[in-house]
Amino acid sequence: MAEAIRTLDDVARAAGVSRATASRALNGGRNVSPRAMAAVMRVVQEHGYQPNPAARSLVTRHIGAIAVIVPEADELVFSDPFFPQAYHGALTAFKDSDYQVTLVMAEPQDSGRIVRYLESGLVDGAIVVSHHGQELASALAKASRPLTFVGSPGIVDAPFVELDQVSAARTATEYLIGKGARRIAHIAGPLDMNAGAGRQAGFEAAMDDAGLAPVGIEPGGFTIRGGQAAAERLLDAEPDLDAIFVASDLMAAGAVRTLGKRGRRIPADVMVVGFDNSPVAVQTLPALTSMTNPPAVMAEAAAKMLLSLLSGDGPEWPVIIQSELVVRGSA
Amino acid sequence: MAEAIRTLDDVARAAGVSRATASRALNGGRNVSPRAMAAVMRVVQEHGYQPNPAARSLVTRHIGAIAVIVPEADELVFSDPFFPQAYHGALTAFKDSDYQVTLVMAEPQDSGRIVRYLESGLVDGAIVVSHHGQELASALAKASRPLTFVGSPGIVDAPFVELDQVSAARTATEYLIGKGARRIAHIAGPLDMNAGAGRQAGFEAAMDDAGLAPVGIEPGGFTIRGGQAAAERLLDAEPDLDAIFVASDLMAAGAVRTLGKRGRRIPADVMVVGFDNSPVAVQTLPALTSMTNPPAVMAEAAAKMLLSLLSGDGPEWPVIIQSELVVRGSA
DNA sequence: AAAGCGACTGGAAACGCTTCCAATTCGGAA
DNA sequence: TTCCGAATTGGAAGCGTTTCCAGTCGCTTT
Repeated sequence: MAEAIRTLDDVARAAGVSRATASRALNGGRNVSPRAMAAVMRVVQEHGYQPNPAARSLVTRHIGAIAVIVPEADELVFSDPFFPQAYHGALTAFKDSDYQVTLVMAEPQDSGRIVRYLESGLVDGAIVVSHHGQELASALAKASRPLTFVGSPGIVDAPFVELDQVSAARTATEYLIGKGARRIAHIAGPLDMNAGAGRQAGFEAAMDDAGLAPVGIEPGGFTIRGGQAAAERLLDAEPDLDAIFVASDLMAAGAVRTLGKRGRRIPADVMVVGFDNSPVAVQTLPALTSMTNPPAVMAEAAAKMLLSLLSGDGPEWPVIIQSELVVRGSA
Repeated sequence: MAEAIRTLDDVARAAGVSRATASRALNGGRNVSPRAMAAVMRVVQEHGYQPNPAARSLVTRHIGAIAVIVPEADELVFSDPFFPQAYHGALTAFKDSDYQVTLVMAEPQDSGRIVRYLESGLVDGAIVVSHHGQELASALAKASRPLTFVGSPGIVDAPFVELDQVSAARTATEYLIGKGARRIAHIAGPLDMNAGAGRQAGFEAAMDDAGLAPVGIEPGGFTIRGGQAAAERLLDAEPDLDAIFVASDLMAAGAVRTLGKRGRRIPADVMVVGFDNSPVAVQTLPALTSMTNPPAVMAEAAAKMLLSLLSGDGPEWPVIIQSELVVRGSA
């Protein structure tokens, strides 16, 4: 414990080599003799030396950190299970890559803060997880950092991974038809969101293929309340409907509530299929049959794209993830 | 748009001053003539110049970012409303300080990862929000970065903010006594946690002061199940109890369930006061009277301490936050 | 009118690291 | 034995900022 070892120079001196050699020893050790390597490593271990990241990144132009950016109000981020799972997925992709992963949230309208963060040089790149498609995407894309998106960024030309919404909706609808439903309605999400439009399109396509006409399509705004109200409108217009394909579990939970209130038994009178396979799906009575929307899987894919972007490759994109049907009590 | 402006040198040249002057103009502008200042600013605006943070932090030893560290599994972080609120509190404290705030999670046992992050130089300091007192604190304290804690770090000598657990429990207990309760029991949290021990101590003190003896004290492990079981044991031992002070809303929810099952009316037969004033408090029937445990307030206080630590001051600590009683239906 | 003072300015020295390049060493081929 | 190339090595040149320090210049003070 003679003198403190703080800089690479100190390490080099203590190990009896030049700073250049010490640096090489620390970074992969190409062209370093075993002898020198050992000496450097010993000193490093012994004194717990850590290279100064600022100095390092000044020359390498690379900082060793990426961010998961969630352009949503932080309250929402924590209440919607989609985001944590996405974060977790990204984490696993970067687990053994010695990149640090941090989570950054900001109101979607405050894209300035996010762009500033990207430009600040505190991260090498980011994966953006949002339900708000292109509003932000175009702003973010201006930042000169590699970005990948979970969920299509709309018209912006950037790598993304997306669920195959259309074919998922198709699967759900065909399942209902297969179970004997004929008077089928749909509760839709906002059509300016890919998840909303795609699911409705898939529903309509499947119905069309089966030679059936939807008995109703009502928007539900992706909320419980909206689902509840939509179901009421549907029942008013078509008391005899025998199935509803709902574009999210949250809305489905609302619909279930309405159906119960109106005296319909599920699934005997009306079958319900939700979407997202989220925790609420098991809290309703009966539990919801639902399509998966695996955030962890998608985020992991996006993270891998980012990783290859960072290492200079051009990854193939978009990556399309297939959704699966999970059967529970409601259909 | 002749040549690209990337470095301070470029800016200086374009503005017709020296690099030193340009730097001064960018940083507060002390000892810079209005003329030079204007010239530099014009160039900066025009070309959207951004100083290289690595170079800057290499000399200033200051990176302009702090982290909120939550040493918990990420699933828990997102499911427990305490953390998001704490994060939000920290965010507001740093809102106009041009520090970037990021969130870092890690399993508590993986303190290595956290320490590495702190040492990595990617942040200037951190605020640690945890329910696990000193287990980690001692590991983290080794990192040579300013830290502040939300919740006492135990024996570790570091600035922290903590709820006044004892007097909060006292308030709750005195409220029950004031409402006429005499045969009062307590469902306690783990005694190795400050929140557990402090609340029990406050309960006992208040009872003692009123000349009453607790009719029972049972541990509930801060879980719904634990609270349920504890209430059963209490009722078995003392069927006539007329009030329970429970050390958390989660446990209180369990106790409410047991009381209902055993035919007790709340608050007519048995009054219940919970703790944390968390969302579950309004989901029980009746809703829980509870003591506040405001994570946002605490985190904001911790953030302010960190801020003054970073600017070289020695903040006063510990900061003790007072809890308040929120009256609802259960007592 | 000379001296002194304060506001500005630019040169140059860090900050701690990576990496190019020339020099050295060593073993084996000729 | 001599020569050549591969493996190591250290010197030195940056990377883009900030900041110390010694000047310069225009005024006020005596």
